[in-house]
Amino acid sequence: MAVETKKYTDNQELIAKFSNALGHPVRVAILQQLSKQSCCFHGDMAEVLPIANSTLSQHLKVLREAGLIQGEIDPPKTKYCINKDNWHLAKGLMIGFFD
Amino acid sequence: MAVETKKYTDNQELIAKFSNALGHPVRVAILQQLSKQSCCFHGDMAEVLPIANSTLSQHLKVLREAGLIQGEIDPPKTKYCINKDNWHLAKGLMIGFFD
DNA sequence: AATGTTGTTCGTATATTTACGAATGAAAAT
DNA sequence: ATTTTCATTCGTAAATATACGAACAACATT
Repeated sequence: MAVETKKYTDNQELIAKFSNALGHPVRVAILQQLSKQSCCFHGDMAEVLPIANSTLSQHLKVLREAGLIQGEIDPPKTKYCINKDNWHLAKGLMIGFFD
Repeated sequence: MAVETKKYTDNQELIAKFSNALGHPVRVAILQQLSKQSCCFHGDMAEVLPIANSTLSQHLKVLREAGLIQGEIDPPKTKYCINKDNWHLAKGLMIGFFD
């Protein structure tokens, strides 16, 4: 019946979740690229970033699971975009956090 | 002779470093408390937060090493404050990052 | 049907993170 | 001098993160 007491506020959990996603420079680089242009293909990022293809997939998954990006298959490529709703949510939370 | 090529920009590294420090809800809680009032004692935080004393010390160390807080011994207690310079730096970086 | 392109997932190794209690250190109070 | 208070560091365990190449899946092209 879930008698668990919540240890942290939703606000704290969300800030931590989004921050965590930004906690690796390659993910910062990915998001900077995606927010500059509207979308980007996996392959194009893979050419530029100093990591293996499979590692890029992992980082994209982290960003997807944090809700900051969304991917769609656009055969034969995979296209990633910023998830604007959550991007704005994150922005608002971070601005609120830093005052 | 350090022939290493830098993989990421200073901006990306810094954003990742600060974000990393914000990547755990208890550290978000600590910083929210510290930014609300000017300073806070370890002991007062330990009473409120749902973690062991030694774990709190570790988290405070993470925040210190990220440059977001600074501690000083105020016998018999330890007092922590926001590092305002880096706080503002982080704020600026995050605002720039999110546009 | 066989091949090629694109990306993900799997398997694995290594490093880091998170957590706790025990031990320690440093300073104050008795 | 001994004890108490406060916080850090140590030792350890378990979980998560990061990285890579190999294997795989999906789809297009030949």
